[in-house]
Amino acid sequence: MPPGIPSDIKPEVDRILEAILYLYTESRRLTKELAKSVLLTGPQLTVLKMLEGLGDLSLTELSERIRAQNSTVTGIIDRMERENLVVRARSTEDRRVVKIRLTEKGSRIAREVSVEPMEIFRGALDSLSAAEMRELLKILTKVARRVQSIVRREVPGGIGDGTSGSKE
Amino acid sequence: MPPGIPSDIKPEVDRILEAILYLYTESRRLTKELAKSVLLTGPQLTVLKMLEGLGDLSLTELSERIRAQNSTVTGIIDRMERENLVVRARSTEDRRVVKIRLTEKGSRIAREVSVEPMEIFRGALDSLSAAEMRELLKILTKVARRVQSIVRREVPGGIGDGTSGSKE
DNA sequence: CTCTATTCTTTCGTACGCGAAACATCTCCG
DNA sequence: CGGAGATGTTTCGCGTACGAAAGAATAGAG
Repeated sequence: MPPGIPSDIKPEVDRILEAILYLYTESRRLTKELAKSVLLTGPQLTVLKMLEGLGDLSLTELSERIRAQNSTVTGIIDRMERENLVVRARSTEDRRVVKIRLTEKGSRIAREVSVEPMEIFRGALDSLSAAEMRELLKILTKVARRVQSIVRREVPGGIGDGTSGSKE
Repeated sequence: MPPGIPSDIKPEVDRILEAILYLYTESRRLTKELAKSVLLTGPQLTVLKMLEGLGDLSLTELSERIRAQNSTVTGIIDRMERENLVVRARSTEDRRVVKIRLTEKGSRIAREVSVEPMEIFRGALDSLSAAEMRELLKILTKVARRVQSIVRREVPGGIGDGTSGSKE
């Protein structure tokens, strides 16, 4: 689907799934590309901008915000620390907690990248009319709720799975 | 957003992005869970069902369908071959090509898993009315097209990036 | 037919990403 | 106070995921 969004005779459901898949994977690619311009990876840029916007965060706070496991974020921070982008500082109130803080270099790079991750999609969504926007949100919310209720009943199945298959 | 789909005062755009993100990540998780019931990983199950449905495929055909790089699929097939789920067979017409074929064991497991990946989402989307479905597709397509046109002009930015940041 | 460009796959190095287990510290119950 | 359980972080092992480069085979130009 990347090259052209084919509008064949596929049932609408499949095309909706493809569109969601496309939007997601494209967004990943774009953040990665943006990050590359300052020699970072996608997740590293996301962390950098998050620290810039919100100030010091603990590792757990960070992992919640980027929706990843602590063990994943530990690795990301390890590599960012190695590159002198951030430092770890043990919290004084609770010595279990590690605060992640931007270094000078980290702040400088964060300032260099003025475009927030998500800006493109914000721009694309802005092309919708207010009514369309409301409608889209309404429908997506409905779908998400329905997925949740199915999930709670322990029924399996899925569209993505990390590789994202377009079946036909 | 996973636990509850909060409907706070966030601008609609952010909530739409979150909904898309939620649907995508949830689908990954679900396929993974389904795969676990037959001791496979998500991508491996996806490949298995794809081969079951479409017959033998070359590595490149496979990687196009699951939207991954060849080098990624090589690794997945390596591990599946190690588990006797598939075999590699050099094509006779074009000896550069490797055909991936299900083994007996692979076919058996594919049959065991009756639920196609995507079934849950199909079910969730089926809860929409025909009109809502058409509307959703129309709007998503519009957004996707808009993203494409922006991308073509080389402007960077993104929502996901693999870690998925919910900014607030 | 031969040299070159192209196609298909693998290899290599790096970076996520997850779950389980190990550790450190804190909390709170008694 | 003391110890059990909770919380925060790291470690470990494994499986994607990508891009660049290497290697094998085919196709095309001349």
